[in-house]
Amino acid sequence: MEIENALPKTFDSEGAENKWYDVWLKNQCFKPRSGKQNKTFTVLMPPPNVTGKLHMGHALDATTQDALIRYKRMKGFETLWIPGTDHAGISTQSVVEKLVWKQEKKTRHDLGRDEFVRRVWEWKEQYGNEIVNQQMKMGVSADWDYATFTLDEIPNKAVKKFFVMLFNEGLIYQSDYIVNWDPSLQSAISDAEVEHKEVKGFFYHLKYLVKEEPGTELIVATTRPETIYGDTAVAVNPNDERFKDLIGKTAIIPICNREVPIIGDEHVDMEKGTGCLKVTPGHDFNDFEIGKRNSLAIINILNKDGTFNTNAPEIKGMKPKDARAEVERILIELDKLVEKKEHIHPVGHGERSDEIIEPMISKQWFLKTTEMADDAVRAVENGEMTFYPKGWENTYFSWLRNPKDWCISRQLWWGHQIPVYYCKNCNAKWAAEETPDECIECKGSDLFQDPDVLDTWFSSGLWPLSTLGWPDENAMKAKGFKKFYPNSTLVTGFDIIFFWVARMMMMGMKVTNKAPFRDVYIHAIVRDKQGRKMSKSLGNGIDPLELIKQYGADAMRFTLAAGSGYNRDLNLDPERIEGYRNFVNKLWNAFRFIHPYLEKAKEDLPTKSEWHLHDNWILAELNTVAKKMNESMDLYRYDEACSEIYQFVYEKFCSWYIELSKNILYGQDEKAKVIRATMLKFCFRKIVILLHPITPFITEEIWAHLEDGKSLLIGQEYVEFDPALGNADVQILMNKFIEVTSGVRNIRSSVNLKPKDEIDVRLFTDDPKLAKFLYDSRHFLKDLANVKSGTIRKKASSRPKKSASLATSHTEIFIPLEGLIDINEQINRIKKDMEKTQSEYKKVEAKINNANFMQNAPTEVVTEVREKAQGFMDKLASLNEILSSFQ
RNA sequence: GGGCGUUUAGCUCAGCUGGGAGAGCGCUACCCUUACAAGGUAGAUGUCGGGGGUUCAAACCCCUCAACGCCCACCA
Repeated sequence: MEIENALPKTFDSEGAENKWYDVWLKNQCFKPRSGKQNKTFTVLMPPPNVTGKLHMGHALDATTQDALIRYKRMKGFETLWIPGTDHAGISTQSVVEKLVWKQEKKTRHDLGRDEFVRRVWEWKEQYGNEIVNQQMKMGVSADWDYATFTLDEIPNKAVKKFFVMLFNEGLIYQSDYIVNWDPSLQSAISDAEVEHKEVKGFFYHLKYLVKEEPGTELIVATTRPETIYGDTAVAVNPNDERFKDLIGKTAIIPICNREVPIIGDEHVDMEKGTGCLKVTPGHDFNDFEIGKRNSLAIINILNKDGTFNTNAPEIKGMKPKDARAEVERILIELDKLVEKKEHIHPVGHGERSDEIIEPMISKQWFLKTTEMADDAVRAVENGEMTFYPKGWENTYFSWLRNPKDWCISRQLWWGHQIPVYYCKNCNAKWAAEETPDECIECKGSDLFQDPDVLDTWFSSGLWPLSTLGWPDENAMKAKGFKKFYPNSTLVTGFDIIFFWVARMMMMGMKVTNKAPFRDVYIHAIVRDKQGRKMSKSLGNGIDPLELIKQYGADAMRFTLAAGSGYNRDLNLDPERIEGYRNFVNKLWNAFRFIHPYLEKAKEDLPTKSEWHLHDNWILAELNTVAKKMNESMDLYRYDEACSEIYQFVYEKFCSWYIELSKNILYGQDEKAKVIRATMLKFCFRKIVILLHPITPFITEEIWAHLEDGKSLLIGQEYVEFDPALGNADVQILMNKFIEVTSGVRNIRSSVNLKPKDEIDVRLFTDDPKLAKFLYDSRHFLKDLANVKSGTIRKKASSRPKKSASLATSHTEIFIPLEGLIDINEQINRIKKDMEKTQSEYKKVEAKINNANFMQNAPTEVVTEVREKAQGFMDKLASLNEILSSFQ
């Protein structure tokens, strides 16, 4: 027979998700509102790329931040979560380039810059918000009115203002310098965007002649023979006895027969290769430095697309791979190739394009970061900003303590164009925030702007400022810059500590002298079950939207939160999501149980004198959980918070408190019914409040039933520790009761009693408080273990013979079943337990007998050990009694 | 080459400033008991990577070795 229940048996996650997100939006629940803390709490969302599709990394980002934001909001902080999207220069440009090519067979050059940029904007308007809609699916409670796009007017102003400021300070300069050139993008990229990969290549040993000493040959080792066209020296270590005498003489480069000096330079490693290094200052970072030290000429042998130019006549127009083969052929023909052997070496690849990076000289804009990096380091050293977990500060330091000038110009069209202007008439060059009409020098009007755009991270670095309106005063006022800057916590992944965190620190401090945030919580990287990175090529990616569809957003959020602590990897096993989906459903069904009794429940708790011991207990447990959850959330230990509430809901609340409530709710005592219904409702309120930051949808749904739709959960006060609710005595007694109940069930199971078989139980304990508790709870024992009758006596009393039995440290349990059970099996069971207890007792006994322990250990520990020893002794005595009852 | 991290039950992981080895999933047995079979009850499972050391006491602190992973630097 099933009780009629208005609620469905399983929780409808999709329905709740759609319903509540709209309600929250309509009620402006995500807007900052001053609360009892009288403080603000600001989080800046790492802006996803407009080209992005939601992946598990975003899902984790969203979950950890949203849980934090909801938690702080409920704690009474004036809470602001600022969302936004990033224009993602390279990636967006190439998406649109490909699209234009596919649809019209035109390149961006065919369209021209203005038209192409217009097309990108068009694309952005149409598709760039997809990821935002996906974030909403997960319950992201950001204030969308603050949503900012990195190319919006304010960020653009910020970029210009900052650029001009630093340009005028002399921190931004233009220089011919060797940069990482990406031939497929035909743009420079920064050091941080280069990824080194192990590549199988060859080590070539080449023969160079020495002009002054006919007959002497130098053997030069190289992995790139095709670059000999750019060689302007041969270098040896000045301390190398083998070649000392050759320094100052002249080497003749094979094929092109150029004469170059033989120089001595400390950089050359005598052990590596042959000890002779060909120097190509135009296409190698180290060689560039050697060239500077020795005033060597620089020869550029590459075109922008990575093919060879006329400086390398034999391989002109070829790509590096073909060129190498051709050069190798010629070398063999000229008998200059001495040796060629396999060699695995790291080669730089473009992070986005995955193309081999060619070091090349070109004119680029650089930002001197030395001082800014210093300040950024100091802010963490002196605690103005703190990393959670702390270990990540090492990564941060290692980058910022060894700062290199940052190449900020990109040869792209999509992005913030560099605000530098040139006069065609007098060659003047200056930076300006507003587009100038005339030359600052000659007043001429034939001007043009630098065609390059800025590195995407340049605008991202200003994100904490520009999202709050900087540098526009009206916008700053409207957005509350003063109130919300600096931000409270930044949540992000460790992969962008250099790219983003370090740059925001440098730039934010440069402008405001304050670190842009107090805490940086670095979350894990989501990997597959086996710990592999999720990637398209492996096909092991998990789509968060699929998970939401299948298990619900709450279950996915709980899974991600439960996996987020101070770990650096989060290996996601889909089975875990199923487990937490079950948890969400468990909560739903617990609520279904109390739902019919809600009408009986009073608004306020009854006076304490009317509380049942079980009420006392559950409130004390709930209180403990609230305390731990607050502590965990404050330290970004989502994993701990989740495990606390999970444990409480499943074990304490559902398995015991609800089970213990059935007797009352199904009974005739109307007053007791009202009290229990009130208690259950009270507990449920607290539970959904505690859970709401992690699983917002189901909790809001339940809240609507609890409160009859009169209020929204999202705006409720979080549960804090309440010293008045603590009750250690009851918790101890209840734990003993649970132990006894489980003991009875254990015995039942060991003698294969069916659940329907009623039993008689004899309990023996010398603890009078416990005896009373057990007596008061006798009806409950009946419900929980189908006990028909029983007695509670002191241990001095005689035991029933040949019973199925069990002992705890405080109580002996006998179920008289003489003749129905296998005596030997029972005896064996008891003996096994004795052995186990004996060995445990021995451990503590050894401590007690150890004078050093008694002397040195803290008194609490000694007391604890003594109590344990007593417990084991009592249990052993009981087990002995049981054994003798079989005689 | 420099640095960081990981190694605990079959799997994924907790275990905080040292004080009787934990959770979830999986597994075994029994059970459709009136919230829930996406469930209940009971149960089994560990040389805490190896070796030293400090300590009355080590999964935890120190040294060392090993395996795996990540970051940085480096196209001889």
